Amino acid sequence: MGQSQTEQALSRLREMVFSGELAAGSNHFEADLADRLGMSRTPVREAALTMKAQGLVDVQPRRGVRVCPISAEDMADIYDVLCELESLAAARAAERGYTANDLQIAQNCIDAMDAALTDNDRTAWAEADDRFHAELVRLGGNARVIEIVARYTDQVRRARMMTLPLRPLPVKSNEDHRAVLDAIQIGDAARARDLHRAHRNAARSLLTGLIRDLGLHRL
Amino acid sequence: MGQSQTEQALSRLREMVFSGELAAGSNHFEADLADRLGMSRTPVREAALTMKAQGLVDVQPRRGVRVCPISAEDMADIYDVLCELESLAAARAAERGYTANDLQIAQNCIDAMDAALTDNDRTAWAEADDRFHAELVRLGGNARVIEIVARYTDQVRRARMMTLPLRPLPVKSNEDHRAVLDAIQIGDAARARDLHRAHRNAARSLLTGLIRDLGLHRL
DNA sequence: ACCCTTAATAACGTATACGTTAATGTATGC
DNA sequence: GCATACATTAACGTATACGTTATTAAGGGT
Repeated sequence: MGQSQTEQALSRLREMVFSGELAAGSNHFEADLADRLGMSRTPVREAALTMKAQGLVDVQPRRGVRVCPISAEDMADIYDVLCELESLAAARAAERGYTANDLQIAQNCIDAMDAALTDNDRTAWAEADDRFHAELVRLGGNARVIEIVARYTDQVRRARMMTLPLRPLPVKSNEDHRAVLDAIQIGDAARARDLHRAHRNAARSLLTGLIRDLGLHRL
Repeated sequence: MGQSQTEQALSRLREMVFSGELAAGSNHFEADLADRLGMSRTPVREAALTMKAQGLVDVQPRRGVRVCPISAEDMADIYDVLCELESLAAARAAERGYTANDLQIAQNCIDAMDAALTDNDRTAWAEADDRFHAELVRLGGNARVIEIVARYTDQVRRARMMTLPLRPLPVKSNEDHRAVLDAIQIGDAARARDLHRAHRNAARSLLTGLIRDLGLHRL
């Protein structure tokens, strides 16, 4: 048997939020969403409640489900969190003494990013970048860090996709990734942490600056 | 007008989890909980779903709502997160140039901890300690950090209360707090960060060691 | 014309009903 | 005696019904 209606509602609503089909800041009644998804209000309500706990939507009486917009300040706050926790993960990964084989998935992500760069395919690059960061965090071995990074990555996913074509080609980013992975491989935790922190700080400045400069106040 | 049934269910169930009235690892059917709370299954279900998203319980078909136990590894993971994010908050707070007046609440918490120590009142100490950490994080000014620290503090709340009488009197802890607050007041972000990180690392070692040594594998 | 009162509406919060399904116990065949 | 098939049960998942309440619109008074 497949998944429950609630699970379906959750994954479909998440997709609708990420893709922008439900625009940032827009409101949607439970009954409407239930109709669109072909189910009753109950599973929609439960999914909305979960998404509220994940910080993706607000739920207000008689205003429906509201897709949380991301401001430049939100972006800065979230990248601060990602910066700290991912660089912690990098340090922990370095301490774990992984073999080259253990790091193969991360290596593949980097290769995919390189390939995407030469193809000038930003979407493929962003996808591989996402996978690299998730894998790095997984290698850190802290279940809570994995959770948090996944949640806050989701919160900025839509905003990041929208700014993707506005950013310079992320050539430096790929070098950063390689350096971090090297530090992990040779077991230099402090170096892995510092390199990754610098990498994320750069991303933070770039994105918040972009949002601010272009007046994209509510993504 | 009071709060909704769902909100009541949420706060009462949270209280039952924190106090241990619902023991770690125990299972509870929705219908039973609904009876105990004097309401129907619907609001209980919604509250349980929210608590699941907060990592306080698991919800499994035909096994009911299960209170998540905390292992030594969980404790270590969570303190790693708290360590990073609270010390980030300390650094950010230092950068903000707060006046002595702005830091009054934190100062009051430290004083309360001192008083609790001379009274040998561990419960009062723990409560003031909680408030100090929450205030520190608030001073950091990052809404996401505030959220995360609150959530993971909740996850270890019950376990921390249970180990409270087993710990040595936290004299050093009060000195640490003072030093961190001093660093914030003089605007030394790096020092505030490092001091707080050391403080949290000590707490981490103490608690995980305690759990491991006493064989308290599932708190 | 504007404001205040009031009625209509619609979305929600919650109770309830009911079909589904997994777990348990029982009976039957080997 | 053991395993397997079947019946029973109980908890859940989901639809639905309904009372509550905020919002909107209308109407009347100033």
